Amino acid sequence: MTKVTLKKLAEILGLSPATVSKALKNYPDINENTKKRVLDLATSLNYQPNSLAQGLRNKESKIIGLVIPEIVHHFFSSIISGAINAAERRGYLVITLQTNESFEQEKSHLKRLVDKNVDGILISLSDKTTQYKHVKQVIDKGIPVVMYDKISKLINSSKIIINDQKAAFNATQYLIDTGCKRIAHIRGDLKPQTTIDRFIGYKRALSKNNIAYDASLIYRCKNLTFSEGFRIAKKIVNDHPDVDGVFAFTDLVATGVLKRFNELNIHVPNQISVMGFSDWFLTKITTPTLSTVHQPGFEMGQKAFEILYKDIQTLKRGEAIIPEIVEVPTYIVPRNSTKKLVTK
Amino acid sequence: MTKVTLKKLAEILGLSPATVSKALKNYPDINENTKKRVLDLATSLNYQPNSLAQGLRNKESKIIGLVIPEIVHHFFSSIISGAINAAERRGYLVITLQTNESFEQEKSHLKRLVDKNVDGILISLSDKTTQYKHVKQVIDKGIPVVMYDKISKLINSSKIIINDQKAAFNATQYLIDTGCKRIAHIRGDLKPQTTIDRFIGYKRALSKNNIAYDASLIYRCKNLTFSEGFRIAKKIVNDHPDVDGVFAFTDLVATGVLKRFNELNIHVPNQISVMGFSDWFLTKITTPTLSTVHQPGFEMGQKAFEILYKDIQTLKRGEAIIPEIVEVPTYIVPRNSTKKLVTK
DNA sequence: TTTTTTACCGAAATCGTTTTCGGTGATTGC
DNA sequence: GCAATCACCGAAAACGATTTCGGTAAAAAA
Repeated sequence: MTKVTLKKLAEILGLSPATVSKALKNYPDINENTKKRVLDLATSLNYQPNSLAQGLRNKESKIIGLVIPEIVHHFFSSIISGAINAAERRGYLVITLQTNESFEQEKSHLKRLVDKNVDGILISLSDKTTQYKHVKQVIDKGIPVVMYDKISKLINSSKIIINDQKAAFNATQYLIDTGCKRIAHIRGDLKPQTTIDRFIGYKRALSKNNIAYDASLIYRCKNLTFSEGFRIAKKIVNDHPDVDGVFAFTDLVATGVLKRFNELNIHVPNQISVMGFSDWFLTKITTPTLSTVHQPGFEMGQKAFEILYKDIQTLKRGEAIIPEIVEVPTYIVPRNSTKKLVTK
Repeated sequence: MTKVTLKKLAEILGLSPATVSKALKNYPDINENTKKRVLDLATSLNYQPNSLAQGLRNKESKIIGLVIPEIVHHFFSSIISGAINAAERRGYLVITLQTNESFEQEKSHLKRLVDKNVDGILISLSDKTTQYKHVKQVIDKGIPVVMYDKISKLINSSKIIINDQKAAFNATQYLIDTGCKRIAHIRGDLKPQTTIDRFIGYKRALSKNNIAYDASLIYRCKNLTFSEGFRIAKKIVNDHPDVDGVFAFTDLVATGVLKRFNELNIHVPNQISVMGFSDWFLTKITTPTLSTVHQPGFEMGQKAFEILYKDIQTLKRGEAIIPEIVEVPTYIVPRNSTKKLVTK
């Protein structure tokens, strides 16, 4: 079974490759009759154009790259799923690469994708990324880049984000609305921006409600793990017996808090309410289930691709890309780690 | 910034593209001096060969396809991670596609990957797949296929699997060893083979320990969800007040069982032990933590790629592939949903 | 009848890389 | 001094699809 090519079709039909190509592409200068002959043979022989040859000729691969910090992660795997889903509808395929939060890997991945002639790249920056030359170089080469989730304002590209500040504000406000008066916040260490924004959102909610900000209620996670939450929960109740609410910047940490409170026989939410962030799958199965902020990974992945696709088309028309910043809405998912909201 | 090609390098150096190409590939019939000149210019101009052209010429894309039933899933995302990791070391890139357990999608994905000239394909069959022509066609086209996890014996290809029977046997044996005498089993509905094998392993363990098999202790999951486990747990204790152990064929269902037992104030493991399967992340954070069988997704993904790579090389040498079936070892992860094992 | 238009089709160049098969000039052997 | 060897390099074909630019015949217009 030798591969069936344009040339072979042409030979069989007694036509030239040029004619066959044009027939398949429905060019107007080809006789309807021959078009039909070509199409019939093509389908019957199950002809599929060689994408490598097409790519070489047309200078497009119909492949995009997706750079992700960590694949085995509820939020990020949702992003992958969304991006692949959207790409499929446009006839694009997705090459996924993982940085493991390493700057070096991020750089080399970008290079490999460019070398592979991808038509565009979706990227979420690693936590360690502090300079952006590597991303800018890609853009300068004429390959559109769309950043999602962890972005940088210093790069002039389209972006898909959530409003971390607003989401954290709402989460904190929700705790307040359900009766919390003394709310601790567990935040990430320094970077990335999301961590900072969530912290700011927390503070803004306090101030809006005339609750004094107390720096000793802020706890920093060294790493983003269950056991960090577990560790900090103990510290919180030791330091501040009067705390009645905890807002953790990510679900995994909140889960650790929950676990520790369980063991300390602290009732959640009656004694202390707990609010997470992201709406990972695991929030549905903790005891009690975890109230959290829904971060729509799938939709973000889809939207990210759609914007990238638009940018690719723009560039193909020879026009300049006008970067678009899309904010995907989040919402509170009330579960059993917070008290019921009483509507006044 | 126009793309730097071989031809351009040649022009600058006053050489032919042929010579430049050979110089870069370190052919012996090129003067050491010119090799150096070429290499220097190539690096200084940051020359990168066009992979599309290379692919066209060499008939290889250095891309493999990865077909996965469900991306947002701890086990499968681990597979992705492992496969990408192994591929990277060999200079391969991975295009991931998701079937959502749909046979139609599985077929069309395979077609798209073949059209994209991938050098090989990693696939886990969807639950609904009952015929295998689409996979065989790919193999017949000379594209190596390696199946992982959900495989079919009817396809003659390399395979990466765990021994579900043995693993389930061990899990059940562990329950018995920790004192369980009346063990219920929650299994999947009919297909896939893994479900059947785990059921067989369960039965074999009973028989080995002279425990009579009781068909009324077998519960079937219609779908693979937390709430199915939740639902069935109630049924189990209603039907059989004497049950002291539950072996669920997958963690998610076991988690639902755990939750229900919690609500019914049934102490786990003192009254009833619970054993899951797969070692998802969530098993570490349930209350109590869930004992389970570790199913090494990352290693399976890595191994799957390695075998595929080997098969690709074999085919490239013009030799016939001798399918290899690799069994990746599993092991019990004892946590707090089972009693301690007392070593005699 | 001659010219112009129309309707179809194909030759050839191109995308960028690879590899075969010679070819040229210099060096060695006899 | 002439043939054989060697060291280097390049022309050209190929991979498969696409597109420009003509070209040829038949039909229409003059």
